[in-house]
Amino acid sequence: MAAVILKDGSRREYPQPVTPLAVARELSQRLAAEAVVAKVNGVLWDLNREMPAEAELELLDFENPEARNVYRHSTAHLMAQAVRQLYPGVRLAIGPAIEDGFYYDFDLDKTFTPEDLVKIQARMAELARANQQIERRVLSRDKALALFREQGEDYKVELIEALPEDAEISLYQQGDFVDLCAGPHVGSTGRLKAFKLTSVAGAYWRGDEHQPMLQRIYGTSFPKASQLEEHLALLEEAKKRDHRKLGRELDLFSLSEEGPGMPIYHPNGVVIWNELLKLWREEHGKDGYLEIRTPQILNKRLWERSGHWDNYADKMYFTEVDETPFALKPMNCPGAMLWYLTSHHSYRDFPLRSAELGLVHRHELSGALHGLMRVRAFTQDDAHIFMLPSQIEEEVGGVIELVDRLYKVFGLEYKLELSTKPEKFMGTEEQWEAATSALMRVLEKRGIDYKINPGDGAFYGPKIDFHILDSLKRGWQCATIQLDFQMPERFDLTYTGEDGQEHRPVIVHRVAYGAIDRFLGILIEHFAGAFPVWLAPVQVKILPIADRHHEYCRKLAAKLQKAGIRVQADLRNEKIGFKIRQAETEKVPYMLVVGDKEVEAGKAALRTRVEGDVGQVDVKEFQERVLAEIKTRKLG
RNA sequence: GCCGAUGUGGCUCAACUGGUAGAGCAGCUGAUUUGUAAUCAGCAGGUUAGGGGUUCGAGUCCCCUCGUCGGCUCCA
Repeated sequence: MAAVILKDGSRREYPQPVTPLAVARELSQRLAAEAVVAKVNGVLWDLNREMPAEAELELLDFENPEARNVYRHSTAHLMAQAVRQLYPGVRLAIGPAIEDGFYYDFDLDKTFTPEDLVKIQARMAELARANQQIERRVLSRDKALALFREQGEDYKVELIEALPEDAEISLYQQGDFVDLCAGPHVGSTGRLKAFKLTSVAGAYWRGDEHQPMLQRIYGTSFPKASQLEEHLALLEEAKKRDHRKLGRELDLFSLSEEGPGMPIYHPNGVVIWNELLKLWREEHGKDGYLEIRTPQILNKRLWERSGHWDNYADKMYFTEVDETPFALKPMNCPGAMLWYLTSHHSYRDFPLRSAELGLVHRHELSGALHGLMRVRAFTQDDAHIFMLPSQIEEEVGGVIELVDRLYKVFGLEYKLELSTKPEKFMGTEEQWEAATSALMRVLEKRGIDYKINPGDGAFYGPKIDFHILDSLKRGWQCATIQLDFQMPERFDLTYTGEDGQEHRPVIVHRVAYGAIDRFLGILIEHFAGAFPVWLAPVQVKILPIADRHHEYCRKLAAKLQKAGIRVQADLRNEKIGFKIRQAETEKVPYMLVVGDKEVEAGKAALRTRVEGDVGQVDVKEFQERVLAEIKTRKLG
């Protein structure tokens, strides 16, 4: 006897064990056709694998994220099967599903070319058409090891050896292809309909740069061709939002060969930059931050003292002045420590919030550079908060609120991560333990969702990071809050307590935007270059129809400019359609068209970026409207 | 840094298997005085990223350097 309980609570009984697929077929053909994988007693389960005697069954289709991963993972197997057939001698590593697709890592002497991808994809289509059954088998550890040793699959052997003693070792087979895999998978290769191999790239075995470099082929798959096409079209759209492309088109910034990773900001970019800082200073003023500025280069001995010399030297730039070694600052903290040391401090001063817009230089790996997102010279909106240990939770909470307040202005969504002790660290295990649990408490008390990112902390302390996605859904760290018990020791920072004794303060390092540069890159992609009025480099463009309207337009522009609006009059000898087209491509929020009718009426014809031509408006009213939008930092 | 791809005027691209660099846009000049996403004409602009090599001859082939793009985290 076998019993199956469906999601609606109904119970079905069978004389002997059944597969989820068999049950699905009884329920409806459509369900059977669309189900990708099952969930049996809460565990993902192959559709063609017999269920235990008492099974709570749920059938998942492609819309379900877990099922989608199974579908992509099965496509990765199909690709590996094709590669194995086409390139004998290839060794397989791993092939998981990822966001929006899958990959598989291969070790092969020959390097894959784009033509190879076409060939592989064609073979995959053949194998899918053959509709081979995908079957699960469980093997003993020894047998599994023997099997993969015999096949020369060194990576699989290594994977099995790394599995815990009691782990069940399962294999999946389709035709002549066997792979070590926890599963589950779709029932047969014919279920895989629309797939595309998108790129090939190098990847280290186990993500470790000391391990061999493998070739990773990326792809994606869907049950319907239309879904695949839609996805590819979406990617094309996303590329149009790329901040590197828009940065050039909107004349915001550039990068030169002479300064890799060191952006040059053009006047339009600096307008936005300054608006960001204006908002930043307003919000930090509300929270009582004191702004400081510290030097660009400082004596080597300072960096030895801070620990950067031992922990960060490979990313630093050096110079020598009067035979004395100096370093270009990669972080602002040591400078802030010097400021703290210039006077005595009392517990009454705490929390002492010092902020600094500091330009730092870090020699990032050349292959890691990416537009404004990863650069070698960037401005951090840094702050160092000196405080009593008892003030940690409240201060960290305050920073979280400040960041949230700032990001809301832009309508940005973010995710939080808690990064723990890295391999290279200063201090003791106990200090790290205390600091990490303090950060956890703050997050949990506020009921904030977060993910733990093991080993990604700074060398001086654990941190909470805010991640924002770019147009291609790549995550970038923006704000970060880092607890630090090390700098106070290193710099022998003290304050006088209530008891009249000297004590050690605690420091929180934090950035809100993160790097202004990266944040600007994020914003360009977030708004697709169509900035809200308060950020737009040019807020209003005045477009005369003919020369005889120039005088009126000049006066109008002067008036708006005097009111504090960034306005430009396009007095070139061009037709109105041409001027409008250009203003549209520049994504200017408002255009004022002026011809005979407007001059006579003393008005202007308004055209907006979102609504198009809206007809004549009263200039005074328009001015008030724009000023209000600027003041409230209206979105959209 | 590593793997792969790539690099032609400010931008987007062209130049058959090696045969002495072309176009559009932008720029400049002139004509046109224009009503909601490109008026017409002319002019100017590149030692093809840099260096070396092969060749009678290199943007095209080879080597080195530099830049750029994608990836190198998401653990069968």
